[in-house]
Amino acid sequence: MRYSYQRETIKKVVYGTDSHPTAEWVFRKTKNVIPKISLGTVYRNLKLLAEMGQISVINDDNIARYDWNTNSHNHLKCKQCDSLIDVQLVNDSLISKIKKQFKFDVDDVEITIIG
Amino acid sequence: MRYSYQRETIKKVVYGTDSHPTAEWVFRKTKNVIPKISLGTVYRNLKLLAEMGQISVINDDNIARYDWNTNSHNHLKCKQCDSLIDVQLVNDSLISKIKKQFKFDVDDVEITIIG
DNA sequence: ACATTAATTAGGAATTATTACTAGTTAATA
DNA sequence: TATTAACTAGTAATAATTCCTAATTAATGT
Repeated sequence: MRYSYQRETIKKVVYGTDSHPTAEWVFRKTKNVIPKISLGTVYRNLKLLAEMGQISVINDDNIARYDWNTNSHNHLKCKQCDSLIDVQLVNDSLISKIKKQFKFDVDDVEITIIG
Repeated sequence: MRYSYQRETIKKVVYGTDSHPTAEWVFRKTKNVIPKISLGTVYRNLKLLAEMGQISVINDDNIARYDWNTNSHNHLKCKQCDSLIDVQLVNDSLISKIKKQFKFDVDDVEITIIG
């Protein structure tokens, strides 16, 4: 993986917000720094960053959102303002319960509270 | 809401599987019964059925899946076979906890276990 | 420093999932 | 049976994302 100014800038943009931005939003913000950046580059690097585990992907109603917080955490989704808010539910016991209950190798538990 | 043979058939198709099918899958199955049905009709009626609360929508990795089971339940997502399996986790206590913890009018709690 | 090279980019085309539009069809009602 | 508003098929349009390609650039060896 070679260094890329574009990728570093995209990473900083994602790390600079708690708003769980979409690719489009990241693209617009990154354009303020690198006006000639293309949308394809943003998508490609968001995917790469996710694969490297440096950011995580949330898929919210058929549109991908990105999050610098790669620790296991959960989201509140507000129907009124259409925003996602980070929350930490104590779910270690839940996870261990699931692992016992099913013969299933659990990688992640996604919990989104909608209201 | 007027009766429609197309809508009834689509509903039966969704009710006839536990596979959480996509719109495309429902379209193909419904075509076996109504060969001239169009994809737009399938999408429109899936949306209508969901609005009427007769089916529910799961959004899995940026593609909508449909489920006849409208009761609150959870999913196991298998990374290997890319399927969704229904599970019922006892999460009433979790929900009531969230309701107390946050001043948030909880409509639904989506839990997907990935592995 | 300079050449080599393989990763990366910009820009645009292509793809996929979904919604919108429209003229014709059909279920409900009188 | 005529009326009418809801519904459909077929297709065009849109939105999110991925793919393609020639040009650019970071890393490496000389």
